[in-house]
Amino acid sequence: MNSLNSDNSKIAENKQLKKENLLSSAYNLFIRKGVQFTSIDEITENAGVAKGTFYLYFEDKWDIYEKVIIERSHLLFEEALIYVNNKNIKDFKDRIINIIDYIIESFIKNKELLKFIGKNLSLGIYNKALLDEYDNSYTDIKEMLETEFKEYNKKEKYVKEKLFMVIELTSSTIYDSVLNDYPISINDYKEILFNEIQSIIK
Amino acid sequence: MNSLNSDNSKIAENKQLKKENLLSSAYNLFIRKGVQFTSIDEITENAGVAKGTFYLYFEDKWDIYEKVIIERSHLLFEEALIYVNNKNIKDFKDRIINIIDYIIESFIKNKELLKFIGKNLSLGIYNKALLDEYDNSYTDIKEMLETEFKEYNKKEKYVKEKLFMVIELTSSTIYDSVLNDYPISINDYKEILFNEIQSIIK
Amino acid sequence: MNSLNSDNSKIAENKQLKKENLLSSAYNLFIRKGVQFTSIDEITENAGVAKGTFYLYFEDKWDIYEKVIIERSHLLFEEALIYVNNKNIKDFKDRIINIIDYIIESFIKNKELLKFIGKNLSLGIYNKALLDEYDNSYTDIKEMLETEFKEYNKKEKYVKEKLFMVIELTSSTIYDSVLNDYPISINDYKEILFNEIQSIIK
Amino acid sequence: MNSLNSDNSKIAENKQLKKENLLSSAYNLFIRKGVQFTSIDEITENAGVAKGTFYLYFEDKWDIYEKVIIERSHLLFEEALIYVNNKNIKDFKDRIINIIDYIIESFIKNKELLKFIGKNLSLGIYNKALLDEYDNSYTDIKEMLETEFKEYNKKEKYVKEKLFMVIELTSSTIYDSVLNDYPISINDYKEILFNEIQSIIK
DNA sequence: TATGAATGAGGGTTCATTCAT
DNA sequence: GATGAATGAACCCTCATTCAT
Repeated sequence: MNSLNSDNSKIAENKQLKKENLLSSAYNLFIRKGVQFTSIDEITENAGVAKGTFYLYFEDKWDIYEKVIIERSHLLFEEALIYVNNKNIKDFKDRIINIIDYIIESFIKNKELLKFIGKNLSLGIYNKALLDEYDNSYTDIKEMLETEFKEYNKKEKYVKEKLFMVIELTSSTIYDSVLNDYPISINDYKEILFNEIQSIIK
Repeated sequence: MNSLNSDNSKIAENKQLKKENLLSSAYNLFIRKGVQFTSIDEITENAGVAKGTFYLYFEDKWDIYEKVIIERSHLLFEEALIYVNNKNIKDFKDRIINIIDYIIESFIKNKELLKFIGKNLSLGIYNKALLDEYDNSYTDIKEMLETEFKEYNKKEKYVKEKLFMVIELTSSTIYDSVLNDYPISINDYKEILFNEIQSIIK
Repeated sequence: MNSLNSDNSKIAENKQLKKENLLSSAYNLFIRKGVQFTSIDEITENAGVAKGTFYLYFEDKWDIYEKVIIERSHLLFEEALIYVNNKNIKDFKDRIINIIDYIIESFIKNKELLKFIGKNLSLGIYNKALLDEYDNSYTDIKEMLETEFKEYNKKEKYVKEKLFMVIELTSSTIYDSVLNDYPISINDYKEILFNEIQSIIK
Repeated sequence: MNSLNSDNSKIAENKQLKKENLLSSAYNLFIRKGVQFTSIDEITENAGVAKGTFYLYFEDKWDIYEKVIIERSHLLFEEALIYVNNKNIKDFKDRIINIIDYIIESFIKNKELLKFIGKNLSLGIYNKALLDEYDNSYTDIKEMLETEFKEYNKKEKYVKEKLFMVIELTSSTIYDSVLNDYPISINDYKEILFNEIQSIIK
């Protein structure tokens, strides 16, 4: 019985590994060549599994695409959170600004990542992940930020909505600024953006 | 000489017609089936021209896709401008709010259009260059709005940038609200958004 | 273990069969219609495999074209060798003359083959490398003839080169003679050619 | 009447010019990209004429291909002849060797030309040109060489044939030697080749 | 004669998906 | 579960040729 259990867990582990290989293989190809020009063939070859194996873990390319987006956006927020915690920043307004700043700096360092996540860096996608029977470890960050916001500004009626606006405003406007210096360079733009964000969360 | 000219203009007219047929055929298919699932075959068949003719006017599917996006989002701004002019709205703040409102209402009526234009609404007034190769009748909406903005708030340093922010904030946030009622319904969201816009343009 | 091996070999056999089907299908079409006017569509249909299967075995039409040329010209030398061996011809000079004669007669009987192989006859024994990736049963005809040549004329410095000249002279000159009787009929030309060959190998 | 004549001759000149433009445009493209990958579109564009104009002067691509081959081979022989005449070489054997040498050196300097003319550098093609109602200025060289040969070796029965062999042997064997140093370098090969040629013409 | 816009058959190639092993 | 050979529909695109001007 015991050996059976350990066998089972070993198999489960192995499956998880295959899935993760596929996800990271897909991620690497997506940011290098774009989703459009990445084939499932390449994803499986890069992951070291057979072509047919892909279909044991994902529906099709758009399925894995969505999962990769969620995984990578989550990772970014997680890193940003660790960063502000390590810097021991307490004030919510400062925390938000620093989280955004961390994310912007990540994109500046990795422009391919920005191109890939593009205008999909949104808390909205977490919601979708939550609604699906998806790994619910992804909802923690969003709820944590909402709770912090509520404590910071107790009269604020539109906590969810304003947080959403902050993220959307950031991701949609930095896109052109970082990639094309348009309408102004990202460093100049930061000043305007951070002012707006403070104004939104009051 | 005269006959030559009229011959040439007749040919040029015919070419313009073919190009417009292709653009509107592509538009109809794109919003009905999505770009991904629209083939050039279908675009040409729908436009009533031969397959090869497509390549006389466009590089490939992504070329016409870009042109259609720009054309349609520009059209939206043009309609919105006519709307506020007809309503005889003079105050710049009110003009902007009403332009945005007109656009949002258009998207509510035509959700496929929103899905298609997506978060690229800004292309409509920021990429005029790409279109006027073949149609220089385009009024420069962007410059007109900037001028109005400057007159409205003479101390504003960041005219261009703030206008850009308004448009990006709008297109990125209404997307989820209109299509998924997330984070709140579009009607509730309008109140928040319009407040933000007023705050941005002061 | 055994069943696994037999499975594998069965699959390998099947693959080899598919490849051979494609090669012989291509050969038949090439000599009937010319390379230019043979489509991959036809090759696969004729071979009884799906269109996509072609690309599992060959790069493109020029890849299979090369392989077919080499295969067929090699085959010709192989047959010629069997012929002179069966006739029990020992003298090297006579062996060469008879090999060439056998090949010329084959071309007279099958002019389409001559048109196809054209002036590339030497590929049959000079490009073995390209073929034996997948079929190492090929005897090295070239080395065998060189050895015979060396024994026949021990003082000869240019064994390789003269053999090459014999083959090239043959294939380049008989082409017009067989197909167009130019500059004279092939039967008359043989006399001159064989004299030259004897003179070359001394 | 006069003005009509001069008009006519001007038109005829113009036509000849167009034809020559097309021929040289085709030549340049053929040696740069290969016949296979040169389109009539490119030929006409390069020649500065309209697409349809091509069909006023040539049947199709293979027609112009043949004409270009003939033109360029002829040019090569012509240059070689001028070269031996300038060097005032009288002995036929030396003249032939020097003609061949000149041609080989031309190919070494312009390997693209060798690839293009390939194994088609033949007097045989002149014959075809002669048989067609083609410009008969192309037959002079061949007949001149035959006459010289006859005078040099009055007993020779196979004048035409041996001249043919010399050209064919040369063009087929230098091809690999110049382009691939195979089976030996062209400089080493020259020695063997020239010996063979002397032996052929006695 | 000369043009070049228009054609559309047909080419090569890709690739998601299946299924026997 | 895992494989990867095989499939074949569907794709984009080229290009020789035509013909109204």
